[in-house]
Amino acid sequence: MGGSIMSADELEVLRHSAAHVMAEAVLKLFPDAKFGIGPAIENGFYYDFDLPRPLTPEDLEEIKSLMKESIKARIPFERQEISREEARELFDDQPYKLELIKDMPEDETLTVYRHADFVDLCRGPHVEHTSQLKANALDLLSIAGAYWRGDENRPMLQRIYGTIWRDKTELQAYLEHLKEIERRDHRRLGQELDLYSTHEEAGAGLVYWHPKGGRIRTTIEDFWRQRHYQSGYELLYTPHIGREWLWQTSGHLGFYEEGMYSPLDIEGQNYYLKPMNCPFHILVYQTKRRSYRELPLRWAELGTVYRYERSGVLHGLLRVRGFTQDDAHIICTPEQIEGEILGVLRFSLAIWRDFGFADVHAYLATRPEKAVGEPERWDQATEALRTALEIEGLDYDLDEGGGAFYGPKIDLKIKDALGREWQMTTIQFDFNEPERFDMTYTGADGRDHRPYMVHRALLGSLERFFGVLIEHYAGAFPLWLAPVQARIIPIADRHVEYAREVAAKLAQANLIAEVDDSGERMNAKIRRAQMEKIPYMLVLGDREAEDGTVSVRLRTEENLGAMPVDDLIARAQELIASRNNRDL
RNA sequence: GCCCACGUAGCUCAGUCGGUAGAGCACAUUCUUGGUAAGAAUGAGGUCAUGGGUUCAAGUCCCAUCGUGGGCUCCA
Repeated sequence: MGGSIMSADELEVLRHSAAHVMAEAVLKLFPDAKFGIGPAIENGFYYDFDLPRPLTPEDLEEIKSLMKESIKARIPFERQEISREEARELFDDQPYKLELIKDMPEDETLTVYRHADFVDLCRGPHVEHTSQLKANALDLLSIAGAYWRGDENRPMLQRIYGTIWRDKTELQAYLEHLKEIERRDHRRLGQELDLYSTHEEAGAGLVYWHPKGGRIRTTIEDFWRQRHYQSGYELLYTPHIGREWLWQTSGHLGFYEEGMYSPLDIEGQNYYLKPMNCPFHILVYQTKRRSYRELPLRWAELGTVYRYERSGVLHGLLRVRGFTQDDAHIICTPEQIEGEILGVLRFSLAIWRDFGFADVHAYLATRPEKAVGEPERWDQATEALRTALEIEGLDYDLDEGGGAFYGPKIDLKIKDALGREWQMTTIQFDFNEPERFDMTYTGADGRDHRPYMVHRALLGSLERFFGVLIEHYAGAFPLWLAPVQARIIPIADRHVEYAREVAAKLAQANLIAEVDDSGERMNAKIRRAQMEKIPYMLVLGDREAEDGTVSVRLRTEENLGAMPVDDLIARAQELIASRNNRDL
């Protein structure tokens, strides 16, 4: 956000101070308020309060004006070092603060910051006085519930989110950014563009893809399959349910049961809906004796899985209960590991580029305290991951001890058009399941060996990916992904016949085109196509019918004028073949 | 799951103090046949999320359930 007279740290100080000023205002309104914590966060700040009654939006307005008064009054912030004794006395009636004091290391010097009637246990630093905050660069955004210390067994506090910037212009830019996020919201666009729906009567978190969403998904899947076959993968199809034995053997009933739905009783046997595809792929592996000569095996599947998610976390396409993973399992020898990981990483990056996401950040998560598998295998696997990242020259953050108990992993986060990061790809070793299923292959030495197994989901889930894709392109999909590529607009009824000829020609060329033969005027037809974000609007009147041309309007509002139908087809086919994500 | 808010026509939303439900868009019909973002008229469309309660009377007040939104936690 913008240039700076103030460094990022200073902005953080500003925000942290704003949190204190907000607490001061809340204290005025609720003298009995108990205070949690109030940090600066990305783009703003919050403070958690324990209050005698729920806050309302009107309270927010009131708090904001109290804050503005405080800012105007130029009240100094005073820092003071105090002993633990003094602190305990000072925060006598503040149970949350007392808890924080108790948890501080003995040798830590405690500091408090005081301004007006509000004192807070706080490391600081703060601005010198409240007038260093700009009243017109401040806004309070929302009220939310938040557990004390994020623990659902502790009391729920009321959190107020606010934002403050260096000046009014920056605030306005940020608020505009928030509006842009709202405009691009995939739930809104999903409905407006008729892409998908969910149905409360039929169950939350379950997605229905409409014809246009279906078109896009088909394009994504076709491309995905083609790329996988080209890159040495084979595709599997496996069932949606499996007997209890399978999930006990895999260990999912032990470590993942809370994510699984209750079993179905089939002739007295328990069957579970699959939350993951891996055990099924392993069964395919186990159908015969495997030799090192046939490794590596790369098996992919668009596998639809069902996972229990708590009702409160469901969110459009981004967080659902049933979704299709673009899953794959790579089974290989220790010698092949490094090459395979590099291959997966390159493959993933290439596909992200094809979808128009060039900005990718990696996270390498290593062995946690509690883990299964031999340490040498962990080391080799982690090194393979690290080496691949380094060869590719990819920026990565190290998440020491952040791996799953069954293996280290690389996660890829992609950045969208608004600069937001989304975790999509995961490349994950599994030392658990090969062991549990006793997977083996015969090596060159004639002995049995345990293969390495790597799970990877590239796009993650098709639903989630679709949601991100919608927001990234704001619903204006690149030509190759657009569910309708051309809307043919006859000016008067007498042009409908020619319009149909053009449509047939485009269909022959594998372009998705529709004729708008409604009784509307041309302007209305254009408007409708424009709102549907259709790439090409082909306007046909007497002149075009006469010359065998189409008059091409792009959704960017650029008017290309009349051109022969074949020219348009050539242009479109070229853009589609190259998966051009920018031009039309 | 928890806290708060919300749920009225296909969509976006009005609906005052409890007194027989409204607009715009979309849809249908008719007229209009128009050259790059809305031609006009007419019409149809609602068990006010669901269930219960209070009341002479409930879209409106109360309770429960389901769902949605903003968060907390977790994750694809």
